[in-house]
Amino acid sequence: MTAQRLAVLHAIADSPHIAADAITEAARAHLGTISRQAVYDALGVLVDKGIVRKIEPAGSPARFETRVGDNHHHLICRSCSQVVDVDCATGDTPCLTPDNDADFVIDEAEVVYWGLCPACR
Amino acid sequence: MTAQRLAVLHAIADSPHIAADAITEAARAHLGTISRQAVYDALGVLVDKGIVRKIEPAGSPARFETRVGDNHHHLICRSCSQVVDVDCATGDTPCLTPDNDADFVIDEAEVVYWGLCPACR
DNA sequence: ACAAGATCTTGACAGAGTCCAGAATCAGCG
DNA sequence: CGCTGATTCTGGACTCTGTCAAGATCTTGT
Repeated sequence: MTAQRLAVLHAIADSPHIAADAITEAARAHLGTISRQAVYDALGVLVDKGIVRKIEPAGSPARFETRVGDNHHHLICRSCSQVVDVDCATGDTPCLTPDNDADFVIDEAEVVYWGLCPACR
Repeated sequence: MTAQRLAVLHAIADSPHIAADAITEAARAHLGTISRQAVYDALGVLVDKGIVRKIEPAGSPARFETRVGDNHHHLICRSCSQVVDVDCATGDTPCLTPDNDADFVIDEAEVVYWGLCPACR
């Protein structure tokens, strides 16, 4: 656990669904300076350890959040890319068993709701 | 409907879930030459008209398919990025109504199953 | 045939992320 | 305390997708 990693983790905890770019800025506010590589490296470690979750919505940079392990989903605004957490509507692991799994070993079902947020319509 | 657009459409129809890159190659095989921009333009028009669907899996370039309007979902291999169609398991529009919609106007629920394909495990 | 408008080509550009080599830091050990 | 090896950080170059812009070319109605 290095200072850089902690700064990255705090940046994410402070503002969920933050993008890598903004994480770098926030971390710099804490540390004074940090390289982009260190941020990506820290993110890689944190994601790897399951401490943060990475989401990659189509058409916008990757975002990170500390809320993990509770199988929630996301609601994304098509206009401003704002992301909102949504609890799973149908129990713990919704739709995790498709009709035909094509012999895949499935480990996650990701649900994304697309729409317009109150501010954008 | 120009020759370029038809070539792009055929490329997609021939191999579903094809990436833009591969579409360009396939179209060149038909036409001899086509610019990258023309491919992107044709894709934009086709997607706009609802003739093809664009999917953008995290960590791989956008892919396109001609199967539209039947609300099916995708199964993606984490290792080789292979994409397989999956029919919707729970009726026509599964989970399209999350518990808490945060006042968004939702127009689409996208479901992606992540796992490993038979060849990759 | 011709003007108007759409479409295609070429080339430069931008955003996000990754790779790499070297410097700095840290933990363990003699 | 000083050495050694292993991580980690830095800075910069680079790749990959995709987009923008300007000019050339084709289509189409009249």
